[in-house]
Amino acid sequence: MSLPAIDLPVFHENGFQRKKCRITGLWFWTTDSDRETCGDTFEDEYTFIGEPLIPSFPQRGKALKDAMRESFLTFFESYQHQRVEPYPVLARWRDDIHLTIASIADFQPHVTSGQSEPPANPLTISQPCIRLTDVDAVGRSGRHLTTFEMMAHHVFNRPDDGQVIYWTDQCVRYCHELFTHKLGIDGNQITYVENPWCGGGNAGNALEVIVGGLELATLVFMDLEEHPQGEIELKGDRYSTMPLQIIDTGYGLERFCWAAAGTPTIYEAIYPESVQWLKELSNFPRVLEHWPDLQLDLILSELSRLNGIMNIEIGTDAEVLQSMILEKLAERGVHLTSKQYVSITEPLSRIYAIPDHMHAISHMLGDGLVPSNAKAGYLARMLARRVLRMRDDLGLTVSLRELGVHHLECNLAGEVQKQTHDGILHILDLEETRYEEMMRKGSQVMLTMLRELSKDATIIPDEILFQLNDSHGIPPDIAITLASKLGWSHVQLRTGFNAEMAERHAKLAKQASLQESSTKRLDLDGIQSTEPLFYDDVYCVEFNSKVLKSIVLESGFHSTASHCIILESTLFYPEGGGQESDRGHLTQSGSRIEVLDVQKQGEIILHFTNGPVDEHQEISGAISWERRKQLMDHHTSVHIVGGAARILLGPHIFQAGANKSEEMARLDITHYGRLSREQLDEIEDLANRAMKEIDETQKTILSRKDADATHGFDLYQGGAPKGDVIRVLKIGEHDTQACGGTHHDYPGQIGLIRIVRSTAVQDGVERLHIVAGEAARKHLRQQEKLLSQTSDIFGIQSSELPKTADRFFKEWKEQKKRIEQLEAEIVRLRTSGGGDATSSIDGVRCVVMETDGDLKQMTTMLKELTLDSTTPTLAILASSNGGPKLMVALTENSIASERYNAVEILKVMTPHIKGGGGGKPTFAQAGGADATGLPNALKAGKLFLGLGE
RNA sequence: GGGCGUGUAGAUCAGUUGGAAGAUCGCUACCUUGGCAUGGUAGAGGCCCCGAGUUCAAAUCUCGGCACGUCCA
Repeated sequence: MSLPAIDLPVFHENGFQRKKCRITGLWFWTTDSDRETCGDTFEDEYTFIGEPLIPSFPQRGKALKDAMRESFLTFFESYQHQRVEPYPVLARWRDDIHLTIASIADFQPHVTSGQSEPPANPLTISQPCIRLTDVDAVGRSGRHLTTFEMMAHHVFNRPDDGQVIYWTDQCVRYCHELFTHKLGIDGNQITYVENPWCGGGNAGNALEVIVGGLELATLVFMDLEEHPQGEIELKGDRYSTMPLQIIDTGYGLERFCWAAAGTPTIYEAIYPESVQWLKELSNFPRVLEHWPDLQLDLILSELSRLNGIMNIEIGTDAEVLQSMILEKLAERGVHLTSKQYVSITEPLSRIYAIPDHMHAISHMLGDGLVPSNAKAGYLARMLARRVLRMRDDLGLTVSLRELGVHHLECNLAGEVQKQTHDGILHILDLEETRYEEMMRKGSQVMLTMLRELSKDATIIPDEILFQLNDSHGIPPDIAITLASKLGWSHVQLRTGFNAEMAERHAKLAKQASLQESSTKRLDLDGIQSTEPLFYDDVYCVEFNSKVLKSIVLESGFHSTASHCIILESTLFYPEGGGQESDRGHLTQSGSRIEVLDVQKQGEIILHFTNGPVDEHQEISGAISWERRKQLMDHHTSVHIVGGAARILLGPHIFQAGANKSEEMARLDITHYGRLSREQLDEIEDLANRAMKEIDETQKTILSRKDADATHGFDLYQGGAPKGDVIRVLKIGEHDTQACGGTHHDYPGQIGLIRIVRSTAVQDGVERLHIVAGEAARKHLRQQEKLLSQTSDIFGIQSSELPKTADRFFKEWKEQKKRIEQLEAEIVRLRTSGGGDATSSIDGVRCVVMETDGDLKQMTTMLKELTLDSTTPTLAILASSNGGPKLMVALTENSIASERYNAVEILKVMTPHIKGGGGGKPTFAQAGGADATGLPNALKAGKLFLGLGE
């Protein structure tokens, strides 16, 4: 079964009729009896360019957006919708996406699953969103953006409970009234296209609202969820109805603005000052001076119209696309040469994309994001690098900071949420420095990689281009430009290379996603949730409960435990939130078993033990207080240190992960630079002050709705919690976050917090190693021991260590050098006077000697013997220092090296020491197992050379 | 989260099949000059990131760690 038609009274009352689109085959509603297409086809061109569809919005840019947004929100407020402030663009409350991609994303998954209450119902919102999927089309298509605001009205109905606020008909009524009455759009221009929507496990009927060839809104009536036996089939998946009925609408603010402005592209409607500024900076008007007859606005308008009706496949070859577009433009009476087309669209596409990208960057950094080489931080870096590249392509001399200053002033005046202006600009500076460094290193790497390539080459091998892109951050087109500058003037990018590279990346990503994690789970059907007792009183160590289940584990299921016990209630804290589990023991009728590990599966707490207990019987348990106290010391310290770091370093400090064990705690924080010991000391000082000054921690339990409303999304430092119950831990004004761990009621009980050191986890994330309480004292003792052991070796006070170690290291280096010189001197002395070791064959000095030096010393000696080209020398050295060794060297480029081959001579000798070796014709070395054979080896060598005994 | 890459002189980087540690700039001294720019000659400067392993032999190969870079989801 598929979805039924959307046949609503509102359509009939307003004179709409249902038709089937001649092109797409979709059903649509229209008041125009002559209309045959749904409005969103290749025949439906934009009608609003030059002829605004929405009257009475004379503003442009931010003012236009503000006015349009306000008129949307007030319209719905007048119909009892509550206005909800926009959520951050970083979706901190979700662990499946990094960025807020739609207004409904604010309410997923907890509200849309029915678990949590929405902040208001019905509600209206204008949510800034970022989508990077079409990032390549931004600036080129005339309409694509990475950052946009999705205006919406949302309703969450529970029909089973009789709670229905409104559904399809009323939804369309609001939409239609907004369009026709509030905004003054001609009703004849509007089509409502029936096109079911599905995504993320949900689905529903939907209407696309098309005006003037542009999709202005989508109305989704989400009441289906994926179900294998579902009765409704949509795009290959089966769905059944769910208890919740959700109205999910999306009205594109920027598109409304475009329709109101009627500009050739959307960018001129929403970023007019920036476009103008960048045009001036890049001297764009001069481009047009070459062709005074060209009408730029007409060209751009036609291009936008074309792009609006053309569905361009990703990966379409640029040249093919260009000739296609030129042909179509000609059909429309706009005649352009290929050169004119490129001269206009290449710079303009960048001028248009830069403000869009800056908008996304400003929003992301404004929300406290730190650029990085992984996760969401990478997305910000990627955008920043795109901007810098486009800036360079345009030949602009402004810095990223200046672009940022302009954007914040012009397009975001006073609307940055969390990060300070200075913070954003500082991060932009750092990103630009990094970009420059990358480009500089990239050119060096290219020079090395291309060394083998002939200067007449026309293509750079694929492997080199792949590696330049993936490992060094040099995209193929930049690689080509750089290569041309470096002397390979004929190289060009092979057609279709970019598409191939994308395919290759997609393949790798697919392979990676196939590697599934196999976490072992127990079958716990029918067992009730365990009641946690550890929250009520964190200082309680003993409890009584009843055994629900005692399971014998298969061997290998757990590394140390043999059994798994499930209780009605427990004091044992299971591993979670980065905190390790409690340990202790369970006692039943006099016999005692040890609890070795505690885990959570769903809402059931599993005690892993070294023995069984009787099911359905009473049991008493006790946790190890020493361990619990230490874990609480560490966990509470992590919060305090995190808060201190945020106060000292800035609002971008966010917890990226944490771990608390008995020995130590780790806290990963987002920050854009490495931390010095001085900074760590400051954080440590503040943390210790806070620990002492704050009397009591406040622990509250809130519903998600209330927690979000009271504390905002910085609450979710430890990741997105599941469920509707949020435990909030507040430590004075120092730190507030959602956390399910066990914490001290009185921070002062920790005693001492030490930040041992910091390491880098990835770019943009710094790991703080923390010890607290007893562990801090243990750590201190250990450090003292290390110091005293080391200073004992030197026989000095530990305070003298750095000085002494430095002296020893320096002296060691000096002595090493001296020994080398002395050894060379010895060799000179032993060889200069002739003697037994030296003889001569036809003008070649032959030195055969046994020494007691090691490998390094022997090479030094050989150097001394053979480097002087005026005395052609053949030298054979033997040594038994560190195993038998033989070396043969010849003076290079002399009669010695012409006559003899060091490797051949060596081969005669090595069998005597039971070894092997090799080298170059002028320098060979060998080692072996039998040192007693050395004299014989030397004899064999002499014999080979014809030297008598 | 996954993939790839880099760590060698004060700086920027080479180092081929595992077999003698290199270049350029900078530094020091001397020569050239009235002085400077410049030019010439010589010299100093290396725990080849750290730790294991393989090997007769490791800057080079393998594994682990540390530091850094980069692409993708």
